[in-house]
Amino acid sequence: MDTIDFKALSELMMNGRMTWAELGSCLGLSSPATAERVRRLEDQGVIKGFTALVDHEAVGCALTAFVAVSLERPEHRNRFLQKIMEMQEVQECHHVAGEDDYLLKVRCKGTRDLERVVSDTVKSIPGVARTRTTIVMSTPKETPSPPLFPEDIIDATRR
Amino acid sequence: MDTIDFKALSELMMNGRMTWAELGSCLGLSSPATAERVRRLEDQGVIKGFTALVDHEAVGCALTAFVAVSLERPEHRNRFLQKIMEMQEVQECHHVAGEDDYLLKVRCKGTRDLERVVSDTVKSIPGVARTRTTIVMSTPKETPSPPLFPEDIIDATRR
DNA sequence: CCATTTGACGTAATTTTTATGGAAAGCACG
DNA sequence: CGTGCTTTCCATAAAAATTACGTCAAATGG
Repeated sequence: MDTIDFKALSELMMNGRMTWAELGSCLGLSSPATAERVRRLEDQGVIKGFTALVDHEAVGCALTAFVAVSLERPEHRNRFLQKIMEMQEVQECHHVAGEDDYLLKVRCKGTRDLERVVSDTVKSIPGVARTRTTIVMSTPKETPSPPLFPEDIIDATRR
Repeated sequence: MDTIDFKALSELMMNGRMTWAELGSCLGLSSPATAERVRRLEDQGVIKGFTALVDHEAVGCALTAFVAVSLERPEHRNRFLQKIMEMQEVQECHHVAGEDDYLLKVRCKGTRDLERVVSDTVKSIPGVARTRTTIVMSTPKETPSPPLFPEDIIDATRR
């Protein structure tokens, strides 16, 4: 991981379908060298994949909510996670420190679906003690990729 | 938006760099027709863009946290949002209903950075009354794109 | 009911991009 | 100073994207 890889990530985060030639000229490399670097980043798992960013409202997913979940006992974890993985509407599942055990980001069509997801599905999972749902009214900012700190990466290289 | 567009979204969510020919064969279309459809989805804003999914840990962003923010008065909103937009570490900012006003998803290198972001930066924004930070220990699930409900889309077409 | 228009698609030709193989430059190591 | 390894570039062949153009079907309008 050097500065060039970094710039590559940054560019590919902004436009994941740019050609290697385009990216190469940003990087000061030829297209084969660029393709090779990106392939390596994928192999290393730095790049987990490429995806289209879909507007959730445009596909009828108008409602976003955060659902905090408390589990009765740790034994229920695996079963809980397994269920969560199967649920399309759960976009994120974080194991958190603090009052609750898990924080879910749920996206669905509307309140009716939310009711189904939270009251029926989540609460029916064995071990779920309680849930606390927070409705999202608007989302002024949402970026899928982590911030990039080039300076740190240079340091990381020096390891 | 018809069933084909839907399948296209679904495929492009899984692999954002697939060729139009590949996608076309999934869709039963030729590559020009495929490219045209995808271009239209972009124009309509259904596809907001294409991006590389970067592993945050691989780039030194090891810490994820949710920060709930309460604002004193609504007048502070614009200034607050403006500041939030400038902060790389804030990956998401949701305006929420309930006890708090905003819920931020923050990603940074470690606790030291979190301290800087929350205690120094966020709390120094005028109007921020209080914050409540929840540390993420692990993230079993995280998908950037919304769930797709083909059946609803077919209905939408019938409008 | 038929002619015309419009939109979407496929095929083929052209251009661009990617993949591949081979050679040279840089670098660590002995 | 040479050896082996890595990374790069260049050239060429293969593949993909783009463009142009003709066809078809559904919608439009007389």
